Amino acid sequence: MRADARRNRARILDAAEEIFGERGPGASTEAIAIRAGVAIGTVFRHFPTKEDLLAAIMKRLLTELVEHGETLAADGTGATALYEYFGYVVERAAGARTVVGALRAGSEELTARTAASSGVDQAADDRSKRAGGDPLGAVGELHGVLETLVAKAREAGTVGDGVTGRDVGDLLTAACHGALYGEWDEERRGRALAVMFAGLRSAR
Amino acid sequence: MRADARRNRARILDAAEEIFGERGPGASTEAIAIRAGVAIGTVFRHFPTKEDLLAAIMKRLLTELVEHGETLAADGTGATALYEYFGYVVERAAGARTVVGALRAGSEELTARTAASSGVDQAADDRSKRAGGDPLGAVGELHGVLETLVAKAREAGTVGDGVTGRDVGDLLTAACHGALYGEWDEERRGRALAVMFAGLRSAR
DNA sequence: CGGTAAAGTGAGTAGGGACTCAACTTGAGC
DNA sequence: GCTCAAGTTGAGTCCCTACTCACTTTACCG
Repeated sequence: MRADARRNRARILDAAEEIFGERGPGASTEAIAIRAGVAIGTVFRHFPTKEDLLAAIMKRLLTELVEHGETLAADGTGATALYEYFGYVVERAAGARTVVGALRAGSEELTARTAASSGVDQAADDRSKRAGGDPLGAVGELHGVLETLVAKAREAGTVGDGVTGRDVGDLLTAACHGALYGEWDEERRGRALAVMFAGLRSAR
Repeated sequence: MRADARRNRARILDAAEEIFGERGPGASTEAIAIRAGVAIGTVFRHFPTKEDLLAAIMKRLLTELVEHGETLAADGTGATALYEYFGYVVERAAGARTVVGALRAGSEELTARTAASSGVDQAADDRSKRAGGDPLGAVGELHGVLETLVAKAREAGTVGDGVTGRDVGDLLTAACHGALYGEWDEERRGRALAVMFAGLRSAR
């Protein structure tokens, strides 16, 4: 890959993350091209469809989250790593709505048009799959990280016996959405997480 | 108002709730007209813009939620009414994504186009306000109901002392979004709520 | 029963956005 | 430097969707 191509690809990804973060996944591809300082044709050369672009951003973000989680699992103390990680992901999601938005409203909104025109009511699963719902298994990896962190917390006795990795994943989904769409400031986010953490510690 | 007008208005609202529920707020107004069995002009006669339609649905749903909450606050036992209500709202939101969707992605997606074309990055608050973010104070009323229920739960000792109505509202927002976009089945919803409830009971 | 204003109709308008492509530019291997 | 494939460009195409309006139909009042 030529140097300018690699540079432009990165610029487009950065711009897309910003623009989608500001305006949601309905933002126009042209706006992204302008922010990236390239022509619209260049965006489409790198990402043939808008969904490909969304999927690429998601993959990058999820990869980063997974890596951070693996670091925490390896280095941190098992007693608190789970909670640190939970807080980190929610904070990250609150800032970059694409983490959550791409995965969710993204695929929905973007395919609503297609679904409507074809006259078919497509299942939500179908939609998120087509939109790169789990690009290269990144979501699966994230769940793996959560399982590891839960196991460590259980050893340390800082999480209730009945709590599974999936439970934590579900709460995490909820918290990310809440932070994003409830427009929580730092204080509210802290209070909401405190309640969830209390629940995770005391759940039977 | 003429009888046929009243009937059509109700049909359009029902159809809109269904269609938006299935396809998200990006669904076309025409699809709603077809489902309602009226011409597209009729939809626009009753609701001059798409956002008016979204706001009308939201208002109807929120009003129903508030009424149910008031009934529970008056009739139920203070010890459990808060938790019953919380579960009820989440269940309702999981079924009718408009409760959540209209309030949130709705206004965002729909105005993304406008914002993009005007070149202005509008604040999210602005957006939700224009889209009828709080039609006739219904959201405020819902918070009032939560405050009442929390007060009763505190009397009964079934909620931690430090928990405020706003905290519960924030958790509720998170849970509704989680149920909707995490695609929780009944079991997962139950488990997630159980953890949140444990947290609410034990929060200092 | 008219009469009439309210309501309904749906083809048409305007505008935006995803995506294309033929002409042009440039990085890098020789 | 020269070459040329890889990369960029942006005006243009096509389609979709919110919204309009001149005309038709209908509820309801006396």
